[in-house]
Amino acid sequence: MKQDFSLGQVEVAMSPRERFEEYLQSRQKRVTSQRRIILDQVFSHHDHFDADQLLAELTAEVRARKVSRPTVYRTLSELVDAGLLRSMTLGGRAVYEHDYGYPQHDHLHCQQCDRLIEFQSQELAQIRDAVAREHRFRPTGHRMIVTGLCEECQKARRRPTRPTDLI
Amino acid sequence: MKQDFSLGQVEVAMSPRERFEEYLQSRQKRVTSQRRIILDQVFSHHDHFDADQLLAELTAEVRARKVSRPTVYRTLSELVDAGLLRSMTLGGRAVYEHDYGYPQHDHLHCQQCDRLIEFQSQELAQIRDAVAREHRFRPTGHRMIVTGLCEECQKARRRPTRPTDLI
DNA sequence: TTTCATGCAAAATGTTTGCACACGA
DNA sequence: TCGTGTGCAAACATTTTGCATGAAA
Repeated sequence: MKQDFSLGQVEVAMSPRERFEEYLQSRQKRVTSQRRIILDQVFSHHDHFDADQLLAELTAEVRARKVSRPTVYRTLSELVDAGLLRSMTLGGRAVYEHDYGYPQHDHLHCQQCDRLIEFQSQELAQIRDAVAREHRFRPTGHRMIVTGLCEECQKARRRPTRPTDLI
Repeated sequence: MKQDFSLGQVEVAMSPRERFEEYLQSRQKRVTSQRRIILDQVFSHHDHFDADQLLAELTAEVRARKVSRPTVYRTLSELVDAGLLRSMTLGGRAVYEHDYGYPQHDHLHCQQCDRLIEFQSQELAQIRDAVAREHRFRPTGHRMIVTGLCEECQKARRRPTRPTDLI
């Protein structure tokens, strides 16, 4: 799951860390070292990731800051609750990405290489709202995923001699 | 998962059954009683369903035509392959719906009652293609799900005295 | 009569939970 | 101190698989 950090940023008053701590305090939850470690790792780079990848990054860290798998799952849920992350389901597993400080967008998903490419479309939200109005539906959000082949995989497919056929 | 059979139909040359048998024959697969039973059940009504629901419907049938769980899963995959069904993932499980003979559409998903409401939007496909072109992405399809509250659940929420609070 | 499909049980996958101990406030 | 969070192991839900038997072609 390679990244495609093409979009800008959104102005935010607090850092993710401040915001998370505020969220925790507002719920009588504690600021623990595990929660801090996970938050820092998650916001250390902009990318799409799943629980396993995050766990792998954490254990790969030199001064192996140990966080257990259940705690990773529990904290990811909290980060979504706190509005810091968004999640979507892709091929059976939950995939996360930054939400806080990052603009609303949707995805192109390459079915060959699994890459997620972000895109923004003003019209999409307009269509969403128009359709929702028609159905007297109150939208709280949406998710659009366009599946297909990214530029590179199209080239790779056209190439006559391809090494170890993918798929 | 209640139905919302609002869209029309698409002209098709063959019945689902004919089409499935053609698909099977083209792949040296066999027309078995289990495959027929599943196909008939799936196309006996227009609805969104998951593997468990289908299995329940099958065992609930009076003259209990028995099909095992693995066979249900295996056959659902074949029906998707054959272009008779489409699948999407919702809350961790695969949800299926008719594809063959049914127009392209997207969904409004009520987060309260879990209902799926279908809608069609010409512009959506146009936006999809425009965005894809911009990114030199070759789209093979897309999936858009708008989450929110359906009309009824909005009413229910506003009602001051509500019986056994949902969620 | 030769495959291919099925059912069973077991495995695999991804995620959640119960509980005793650890630790932040 | 007190109550929440953690890690562990086990449970969980959904889907997939190995294998012996059963049935299409």
